[in-house]
Amino acid sequence: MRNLSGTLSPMAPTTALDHPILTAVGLFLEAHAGLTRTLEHQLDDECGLSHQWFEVLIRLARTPGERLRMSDLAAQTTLTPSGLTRAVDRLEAAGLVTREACPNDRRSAYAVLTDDGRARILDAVPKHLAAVAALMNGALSDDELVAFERIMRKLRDRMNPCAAATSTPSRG
Amino acid sequence: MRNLSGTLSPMAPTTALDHPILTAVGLFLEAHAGLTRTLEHQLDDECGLSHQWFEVLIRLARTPGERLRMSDLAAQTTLTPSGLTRAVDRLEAAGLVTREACPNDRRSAYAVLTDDGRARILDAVPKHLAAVAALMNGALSDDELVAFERIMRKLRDRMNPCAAATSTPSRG
DNA sequence: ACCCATTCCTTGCGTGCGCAACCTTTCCGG
DNA sequence: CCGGAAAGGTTGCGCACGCAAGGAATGGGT
Repeated sequence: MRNLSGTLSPMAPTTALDHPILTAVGLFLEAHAGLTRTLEHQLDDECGLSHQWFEVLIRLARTPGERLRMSDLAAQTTLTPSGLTRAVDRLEAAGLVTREACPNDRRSAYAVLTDDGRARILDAVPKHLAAVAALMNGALSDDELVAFERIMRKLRDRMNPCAAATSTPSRG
Repeated sequence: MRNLSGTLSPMAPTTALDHPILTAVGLFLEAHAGLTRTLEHQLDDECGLSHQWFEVLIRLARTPGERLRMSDLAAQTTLTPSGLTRAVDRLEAAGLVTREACPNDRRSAYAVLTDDGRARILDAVPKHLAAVAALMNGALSDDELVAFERIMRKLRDRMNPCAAATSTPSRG
């Protein structure tokens, strides 16, 4: 339990401006910014997809019927409902997804992958994967890579509990 | 070296849609989104600061003369030069920072913390720290916390090498 | 049968960002 | 001393997001 109170003493009276936990969070944010910046450019250059599009498409592609309710998609993509509406608008205009009515609940709408959308994401994934691999390769040891996923999963579950239930269907 | 090529075999021909590395990256992104969402709200509610403002102010406060060149600030805050210009515009309008000319190089401009700015960030840090601690507390073990910082530092250095030189002055 | 709370999605509005283009200043080679 | 390249910073433009409000549909209580 001296996790945050002992090791990181939250009430250093002098100045906590360089408190370890702030450093850790700062590093996290910088790593994220660098990663997304790089991946965004890679995806745009090689596949003509924004990272947001990629996230939506791959989640649809992973789902059995290649369809997902708007709100479920929103929960998984770290987008608000309104943001997702706009994103799906653009994806629909680009012909990569379609909206379909939900038979049981006429409030809901499905976002469904089109043939073009499937082709697009299946083409993009290997390229993206290679780019991520190139970016990460050598940065972490095997052990660290394992720890990374475990820690990220724990943090995700803590930070965004809604997504935990549906986001990683193929993994415990 | 079987980091990414062995363990994560980048060319599984079936479908790599749920490739471990994509899962890891996805978790990373979700964790980040949840964290920033929470912290953004906390900072806004309790301190009336956006996270971006907080980042700028704390970095200025950490610096010896409480001043930093615009471009250095941009490199540290994961903002582009243009984004930083706008941010400093708003901070200046709010009276929290001032622009000051650089005596040596008339192209450069310093962003300098004002008294109000210093008071604001010194008030915000403990609250923010407490919120982060509450959010993280119990999510990770001591070992994981240590690993987290080490991994994040490595990733940051890999993803955003420019920031590594100046971002954490008080730490190796 | 009715009504009210809730859920799901969509729009109006404002905000903040990145990119590319621009101007100024500095640097460096000739 | 001069001229082009590079660095530092600022703007025009467009885009994407979140919030709050709105409209349609569902469910539960009476």
